[in-house]
Amino acid sequence: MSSRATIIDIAGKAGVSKSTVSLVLSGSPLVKAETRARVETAMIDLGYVYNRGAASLRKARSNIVGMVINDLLNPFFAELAVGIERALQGSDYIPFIANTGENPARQAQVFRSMREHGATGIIVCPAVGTDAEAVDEITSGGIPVVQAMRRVSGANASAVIPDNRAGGARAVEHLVRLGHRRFAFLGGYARMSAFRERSQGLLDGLERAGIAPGPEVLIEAPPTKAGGVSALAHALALPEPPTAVLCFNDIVAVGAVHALAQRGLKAGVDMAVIGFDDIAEAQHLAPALTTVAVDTIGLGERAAQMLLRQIESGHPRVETYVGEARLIVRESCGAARAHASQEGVVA
Amino acid sequence: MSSRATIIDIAGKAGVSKSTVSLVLSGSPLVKAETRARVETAMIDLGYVYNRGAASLRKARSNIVGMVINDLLNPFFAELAVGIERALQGSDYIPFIANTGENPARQAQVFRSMREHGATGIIVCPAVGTDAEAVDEITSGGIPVVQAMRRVSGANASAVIPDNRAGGARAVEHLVRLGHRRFAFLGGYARMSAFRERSQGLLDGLERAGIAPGPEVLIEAPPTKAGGVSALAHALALPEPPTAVLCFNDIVAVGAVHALAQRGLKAGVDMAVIGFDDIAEAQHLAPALTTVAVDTIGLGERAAQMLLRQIESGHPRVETYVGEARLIVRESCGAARAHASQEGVVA
DNA sequence: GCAAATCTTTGGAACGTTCCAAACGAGAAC
DNA sequence: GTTCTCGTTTGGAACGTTCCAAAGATTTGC
Repeated sequence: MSSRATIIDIAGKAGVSKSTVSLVLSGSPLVKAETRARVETAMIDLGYVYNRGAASLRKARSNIVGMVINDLLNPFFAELAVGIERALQGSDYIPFIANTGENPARQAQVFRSMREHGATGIIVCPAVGTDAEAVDEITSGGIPVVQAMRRVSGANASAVIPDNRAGGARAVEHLVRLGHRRFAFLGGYARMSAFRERSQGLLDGLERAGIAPGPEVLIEAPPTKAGGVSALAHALALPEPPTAVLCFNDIVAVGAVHALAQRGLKAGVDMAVIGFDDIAEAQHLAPALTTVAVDTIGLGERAAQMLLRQIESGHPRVETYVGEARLIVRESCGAARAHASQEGVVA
Repeated sequence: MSSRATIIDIAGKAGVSKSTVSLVLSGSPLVKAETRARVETAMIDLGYVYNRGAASLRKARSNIVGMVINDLLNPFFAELAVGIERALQGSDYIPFIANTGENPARQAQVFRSMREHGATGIIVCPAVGTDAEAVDEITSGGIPVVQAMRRVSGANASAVIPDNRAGGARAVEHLVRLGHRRFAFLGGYARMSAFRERSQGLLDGLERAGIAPGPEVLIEAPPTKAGGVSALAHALALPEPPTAVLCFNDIVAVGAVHALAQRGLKAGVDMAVIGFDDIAEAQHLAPALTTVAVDTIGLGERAAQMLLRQIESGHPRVETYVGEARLIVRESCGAARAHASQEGVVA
């Protein structure tokens, strides 16, 4: 009871050699059905649990794949994690999730731990401020890595990301059609890859519409609700405040909407607000949030598949998958109101 | 490069024996400072990574603690997970999270995997439908288990849970003070421990107020937004519809509010709605959700501490911690409106 | 009935670590 | 000079598994 039963214990109980037990364990067709049955009942009787540590010591490969997530409290990343996990069901690998809380030091710790446990592959949503070396160290150790949603610039690893830039442009296009001319991009930091891509999308959209961006289009702030509140305050304080804002993500948008409400203003009426990510609750907010959907779950599955492929094919090539970003028009951009005064709008 | 460097490789490079390297690894004070330094640079040079599988093979104890969570997409449980993880920082243990998606079969798989990897302890938010045996099998294998937020009835394991019953009663008390007489409890299933406790709290509250519960107070439904929508529809279709509803959790409450809105009704005006859990976005909903807060993060930390204590003390006793449940009055219960017509209300 | 062919089963050597008992080196004490 | 002691270091035997070569059964062919 105190110390676990080993393969040798079952061998004894079943009257065979440990090699045979091992064969049974690995589902080998070599062993006779009757023997297999005897061994299996012995395993149940003794409450045998497989010792993967010992096994991978010999095999030099475990069945762990690590998922290193920057922020599980952000439903966006939680959805991603679940998408990944779902795609890993049925494979021989079992995913262990670790949360880094956007802290590179913690992330380094987690990376180390996963390597120490012999992880076969790692999917990572890198924490802000991750340096390329932290990632390369893993890949050069022979462990395939897939970055999801974010990428560390300079890192030599595969990635699965949404087309942030096109998504941003699409949002602006829509706003321009609704008649807006003064814009701002709220929240996030320039050192986040998603910030650069999404805001660049906004600039692309402006350029295409022949609108010169104001002096302070990009307003950096924490990618949180509080960040959204402060960024919106900042925007309103500008000499020429924007009439429409594209937010770094939905959480920031929630903050922006909140900040408007505090001032007696309403998103979709007094200011157009568009988010990014399309988290599940975006549609339950009031007003329902117009946002750029990135197919979070789908990207998660894609990342898992990519990782599995890289694991199978001994020597993985670095590849990148860019998923589509679609604008989901709801209420917070004022499309409903505009709808009455202008003609119908299709995203 | 291909195969990892071992303790013996560094021993060779540093000109010492493998035993000495092992000593350095474990931070023993026996080894001379100079030797330690030589070994350490050798480790860096060779890019050594510790092989925990091999180590725990000898030591029979790994540093993994497992967190088995029923639904990471529910922000409530995500918060719990993060609370736990936070409390585990700084300890020698590293937490691996797995999501069961409320699926007992999947959960069994995860349990097995964690035992196979030699987890030192497990914190579990049991999936609905978990049987006591699934939990007992682990504890009787000598691995301490702490249940969090939910408990499997009959299972012989410690638990950290909120005082659901008192919380439910407190919510009803408040609603009664606002003048409500007809109630319903929406969402969840009677086989969930939290459902039984929370709805019992509602019944307690009614009894204390001398109100006889109607024939269909408890309306079961999935503990999801969709469940909230359908449960509310069911409630409205009753011959004598309730004027106030207590929801199984905040997600259900979101569904209920949504369902009201679809009918042109407003929570807090046409019907009082109270949620449970106080997830982060409860305060950003419109109307802001009145709810019973259970100090999610705090309970998570508590669970982690309890587990660590059980791990340290060789043979763990089964203990239960019950945390406080506080009513947070916001808008969805109509307190604001009542405030104008009646006297001030304190929860 | 015997050799060949086919199924099954098996001992023993790894794998990378920890731990123990024992050895070593250098002063200290005699 | 010998013996003790103390501070360091070290070989070798585990730990529970997999894998290999080879041995034992059993069947087949003649």
